[in-house]
Amino acid sequence: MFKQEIARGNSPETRADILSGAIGLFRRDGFDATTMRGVANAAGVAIGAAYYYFQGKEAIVQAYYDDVQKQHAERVATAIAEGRYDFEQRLRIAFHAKFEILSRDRKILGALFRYSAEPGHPLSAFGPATRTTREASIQVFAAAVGKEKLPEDIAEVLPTALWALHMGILLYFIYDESQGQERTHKLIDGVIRMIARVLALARLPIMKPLRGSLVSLMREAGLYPESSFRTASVHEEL
Amino acid sequence: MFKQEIARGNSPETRADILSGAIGLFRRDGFDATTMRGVANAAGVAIGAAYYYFQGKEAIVQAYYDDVQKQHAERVATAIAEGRYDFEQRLRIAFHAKFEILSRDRKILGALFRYSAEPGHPLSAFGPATRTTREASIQVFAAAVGKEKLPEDIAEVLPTALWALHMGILLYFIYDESQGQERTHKLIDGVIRMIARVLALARLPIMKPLRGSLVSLMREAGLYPESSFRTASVHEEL
DNA sequence: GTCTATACTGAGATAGAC
DNA sequence: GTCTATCTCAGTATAGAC
Repeated sequence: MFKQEIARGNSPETRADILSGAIGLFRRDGFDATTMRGVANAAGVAIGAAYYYFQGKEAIVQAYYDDVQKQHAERVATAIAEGRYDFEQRLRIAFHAKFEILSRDRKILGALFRYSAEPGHPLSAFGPATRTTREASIQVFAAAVGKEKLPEDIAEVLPTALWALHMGILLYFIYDESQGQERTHKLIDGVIRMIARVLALARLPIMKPLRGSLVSLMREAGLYPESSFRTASVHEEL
Repeated sequence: MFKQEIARGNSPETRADILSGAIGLFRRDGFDATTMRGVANAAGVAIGAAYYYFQGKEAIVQAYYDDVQKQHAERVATAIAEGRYDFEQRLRIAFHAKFEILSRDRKILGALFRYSAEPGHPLSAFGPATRTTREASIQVFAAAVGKEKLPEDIAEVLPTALWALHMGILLYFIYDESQGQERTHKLIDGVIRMIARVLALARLPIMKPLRGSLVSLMREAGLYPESSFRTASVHEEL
């Protein structure tokens, strides 16, 4: 249904030129207004070269997002390595860091969601083709959770749940026109406060059955672990 | 940024021909593979006529979805009018009905989400341009909740929360390749069971502060009432 | 294998004639 | 209200330079 050949290209400089040129144009003109011809032009190469390195415009955004993920992982790993933050602080760091990295690029992100609801598309954010990226992102949240003492069933689903939450907040962030997206950052603080309180509640033995239902519900739905929709769907090509 | 004139068109038959022809093609070939030329052809009119009635391909999907909403509202209203269902049953009816209506059209829905993350786009599912449709949908869930005795703060946010939940399940549904999407329907039953149990818990007086935090969090974030992102963003043109 | 130059195709969208 | 002609542009194909 969708073409899926891997784009070739092995000159890191050219690739980087095309990528950074494209990001610049995306930032300035937005995703839709940017053309592959413009991208090639900005990078000082021919159109053919741009397509030689990237399957298309969306693939460039994907490459940009992969880089964002990498930065995110590094920032969170560094902070955690310091070892002086408690659970709630680590979650806050993980969330705020992601949105700080993305702060200049809200307008670009729309393109990333564009194929989210098309399972077979190579760029669908929830699809099999982006599974590696997605799992890496879930791992960042797992790292933030760390070895925090939690009921085992909760500990198992929490990273995936946090990742899903962060996707939701990403959507909020895109729509958030407040100065410096302070509303998003306030929302994050509030939500994490709530999570901590709910988790404290969930620890109580009376809550065991409810917790059990939640976890088995997620399991039956194939919503976790990371391999999100692997069991839920037929798209296992990758 | 995006064109936004309302498409004219005053011959209901022609409009209906184009719409139903397009749905047929969408179902058979998928959204992307369907061309406006094909749509016009199937309806026995020229391309220009198709564009006279609809701003573009996505606008046709939107019209289809408006129709889905209408069917949904009717089905839920009818069921509720019977007056013989309890709270949980009414919620189940509201959710299952929506996905039954959409059962043949999972492949079409991807297109509906395509601009969800682009606030200014006339078809963004969370944007100002689709607010009327969205509020109508929230009203359906409000009707299902009905006059159920609930803490007032919860009652206030519940319809919006249910609508948001249903959007998430819609995404799950699109990826759900199980026979007749039984996994989605099972997920709905499980989730509603959980909601009922959590609401029962929430009624307890000890839970008042937690409830209060949740509601004020949603309020500060501008996440409710229906006018979802109205206060959160600057996009108030509509 | 990396890249340029150029031309072609298909399809979304629009203008203007009728 | 509808049609025909046309425009634009993403994406592809190809041939060849290095």
